Amino acid sequence: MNISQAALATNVPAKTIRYYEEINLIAPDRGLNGYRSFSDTHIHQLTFLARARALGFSIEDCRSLLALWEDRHRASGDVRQIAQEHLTEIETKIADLSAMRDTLRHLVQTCAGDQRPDCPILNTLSSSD
Amino acid sequence: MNISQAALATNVPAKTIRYYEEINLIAPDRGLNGYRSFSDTHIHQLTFLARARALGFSIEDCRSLLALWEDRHRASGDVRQIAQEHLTEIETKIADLSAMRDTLRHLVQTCAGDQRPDCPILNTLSSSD
DNA sequence: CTTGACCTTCCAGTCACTGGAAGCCTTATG
DNA sequence: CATAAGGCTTCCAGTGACTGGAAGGTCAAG
Repeated sequence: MNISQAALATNVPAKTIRYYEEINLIAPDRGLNGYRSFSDTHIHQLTFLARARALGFSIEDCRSLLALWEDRHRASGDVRQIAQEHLTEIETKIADLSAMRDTLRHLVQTCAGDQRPDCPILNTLSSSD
Repeated sequence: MNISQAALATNVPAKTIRYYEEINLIAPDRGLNGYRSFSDTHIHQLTFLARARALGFSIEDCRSLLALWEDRHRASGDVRQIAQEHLTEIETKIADLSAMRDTLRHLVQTCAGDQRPDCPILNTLSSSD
């Protein structure tokens, strides 16, 4: 399987697959012509990576998860810890973004949004409160 | 006012202030010795930038907002549009992160997290559902 | 045999900083 | 007045996770 087939099969862009190889996340075989060759195992790995990335895991988290996935003797506690820490990060981000959203929503509602120059959004950004 | 005083007064790191100058976001004066010199206006601009950045506006948004702030004839509608678009982005991010959070929370709860190798988190990442 | 699609590598750019090195300037102390 | 510490300058490089593009090799069809 060539790289474009692999990209199609996994929804991971060819560019990204090459990047994953460059950072030693995956190691596809090579044909005599120098083309990358993807086996079912590689496709599984890419699918795994795509799912983990979609859940917001960092590349380094993905590297760990992939290693644990391939280690038949792993303890599920190791995986759980990575997931738990990531979950906490996500919850923090949501809290930060929610605070921003509340402030912005209030500002947008307060702002007339017309041709007049008076604007509560700018007032808030520049006031010394 | 030297750069470290400005940094202290605005909670914007000196490194970041230099970066803001480099990308033409602010234009502090220069003393005879080549040192940057910050007036009250520059301090206000930096404070404005810090607030806008804290609300998650991109640098380019900040550039626009700063220009609008300094334009006495601006229409508040221009500002409101930038804020509204940013608000929508934030809401999208929150929705994405919330979906991740729900999935992860479920996985973490399902995972025993002990010494056994069976792990629903990895199963989910690798299954073909 | 040529065309066009695919593959390769390498370089550069993204965003918003951040760290560090090399070297000039200022201030305090002996 | 010399020196040492600290602040200031510029420039270069790195972060994370790709993404775009150029230059050139390979392959299948007509």
